[in-house]
Amino acid sequence: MQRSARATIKDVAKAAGVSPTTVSHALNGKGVVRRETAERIRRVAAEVGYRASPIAQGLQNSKLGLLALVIRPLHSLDTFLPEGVDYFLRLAGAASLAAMERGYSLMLVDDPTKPDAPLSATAADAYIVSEPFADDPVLTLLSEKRIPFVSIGSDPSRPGRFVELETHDWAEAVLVLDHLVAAGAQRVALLTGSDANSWNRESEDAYRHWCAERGQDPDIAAFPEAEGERVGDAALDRFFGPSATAPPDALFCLTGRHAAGVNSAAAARGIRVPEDLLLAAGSGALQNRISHPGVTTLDLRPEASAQRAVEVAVRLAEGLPLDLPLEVERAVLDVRGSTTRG
Amino acid sequence: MQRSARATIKDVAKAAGVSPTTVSHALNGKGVVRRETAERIRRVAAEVGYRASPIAQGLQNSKLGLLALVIRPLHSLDTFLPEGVDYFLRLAGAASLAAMERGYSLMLVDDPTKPDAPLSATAADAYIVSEPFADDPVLTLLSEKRIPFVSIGSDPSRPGRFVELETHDWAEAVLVLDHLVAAGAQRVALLTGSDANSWNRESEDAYRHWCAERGQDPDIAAFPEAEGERVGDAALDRFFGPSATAPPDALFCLTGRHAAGVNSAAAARGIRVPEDLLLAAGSGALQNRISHPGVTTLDLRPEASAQRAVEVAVRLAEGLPLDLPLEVERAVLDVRGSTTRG
DNA sequence: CTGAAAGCGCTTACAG
DNA sequence: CTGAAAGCGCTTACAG
Repeated sequence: MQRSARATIKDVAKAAGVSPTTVSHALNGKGVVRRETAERIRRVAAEVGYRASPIAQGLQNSKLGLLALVIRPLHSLDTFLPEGVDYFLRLAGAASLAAMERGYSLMLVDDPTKPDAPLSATAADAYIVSEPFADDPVLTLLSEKRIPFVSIGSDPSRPGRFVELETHDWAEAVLVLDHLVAAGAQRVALLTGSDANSWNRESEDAYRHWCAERGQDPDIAAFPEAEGERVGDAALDRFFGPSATAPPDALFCLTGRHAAGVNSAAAARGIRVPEDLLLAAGSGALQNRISHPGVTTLDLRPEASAQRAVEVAVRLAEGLPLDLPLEVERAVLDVRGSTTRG
Repeated sequence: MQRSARATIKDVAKAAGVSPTTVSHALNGKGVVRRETAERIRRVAAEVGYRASPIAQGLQNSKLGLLALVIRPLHSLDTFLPEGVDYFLRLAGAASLAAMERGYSLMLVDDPTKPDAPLSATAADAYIVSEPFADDPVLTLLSEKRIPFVSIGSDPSRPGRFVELETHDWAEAVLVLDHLVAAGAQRVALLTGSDANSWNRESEDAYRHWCAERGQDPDIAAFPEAEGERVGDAALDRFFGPSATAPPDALFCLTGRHAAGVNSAAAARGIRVPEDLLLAAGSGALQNRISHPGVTTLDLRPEASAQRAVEVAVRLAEGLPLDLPLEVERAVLDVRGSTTRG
């Protein structure tokens, strides 16, 4: 029968008839140990299946060299795959590379506030939290445990309270809205998500403000992010159904998947994009690029945000001053067929 | 002046005039502590900037709940971004999610054999190594430290020696080659990479064998993976230049970026794809999908490999038996314009 | 060349 | 309600 517990350095010492000190020396090539002794120790260690505990080894240094990335909207999505939402995949990939370049590893962590979260979920030297929710418990937990963190986008109910990378949601929404008008829109509606994050909030606020300035009535519908492309028909019913007064001739969808759903649902019911309906998305993905017509999207440059976030996280982990601009790059508008008439 | 070392539980205890035990109780809500004492302790802890060391806390449990992914070819690439090689990004994303579902975090780790690798680089409960090189030092290190690991693809010089997920490189190469012939190819050349991994090795072996069976001379060129799209002209010179005898009418590129480079270089010099040259790639990405013409590629299904690898890694970490098929899903051929004549 | 002892920063019975 | 003591699995001066 196997012993269920892992063999420790003591077990090896006992089995080899030496002291733990000597085992440590032999296995790590430190100190001076007679060749034969060292060899015997290595053999015994292999026999009992000994593996040094990195945790115990780390106790003296007390620094793991580990960053964590928590992508809050992940659980509002039913997939993490590239076709759906490549923003987060690009963010995670770029963050991992940036961490490596600075001598850190980066892990993707599930909600660390879960009661059964693994130890690793709270073991990182610093955290990056992407798009926190309102009153986000993750931020609360990290802050209570005094674990350093930086968020990308702010907690909408506690803006400026923690270290955060400022995004340009408002300006970016206006960029899209103005583009739609330049493309010929008379009446722009907004399709937002149901997550309570700063992206949705700010964009909606910007839209309302923009409408007020133009003297247009805001026309807003919210659908869950998790519904993805499936919202297409419901959204069209909402905006063009019998109960709809004054249907829009342009639609700004905050998520790429919603836009993709609208795009294909429109085709199915004979609403021509862009002739009858101009369509733009706030955060696009591959599918918006290869659809017919292609959908105009914002490229939020997750790679740049990731780099900056990692830079900040490393400085926090090392107790260095944050003398850098705490903001992300501005998004770029990728204009495609859905807003290009004639 | 700030004390450079982090405050410990002792510091808090001293400052609050209590014992470390009481601090531990108060901060973790364990045991029984008078309200006021607990509050004072929390206040003092905040003042001195105390944060419990997750490493010390983990000593008793001795399990981090952490998986590591090492993508070996990462350093042969000059970018990790989706346009270049989305295989690894998809692999990493899917592996992270699969890990979360099983209560683990997953970190992307740089070469753990580097002398200045952070502690985290060797602290995972189990490792996944994607596409190891020949005599890969990472596998050697993990095996010596008795850290459990599974590789996706085998170490070409030590196949079957460790726990590995079998890939179907050979069969997949034949799938592409036969497809090229079915699409009208008479003479198929191979453009491989310079990394010594099983993907390149197996595919080349399969190609040679396939040629032998058909009585064709193998025509092979190798270019570094890191060159990416830039190999286009050099590759065409190699196959169609003055020194080339019997130019091919079809080219199988093992990497998508090489294929993309060939595709655009061919257009530039008036070689028509697919009319003059049939083109297929072994591992494609977005760019092969949206180029003109689109390039026929193998979809290696990294999501499925990731899931399986995580499953195996978790079992290894927990000491469970490996009663599952140790292989990845077969790739699917995405046929596009580059191999569709007329 | 080898090992007893102290210590890394916590937690957890257990005694008071 | 509070704390002394032992222990988690290692490493590292230091003494022999």
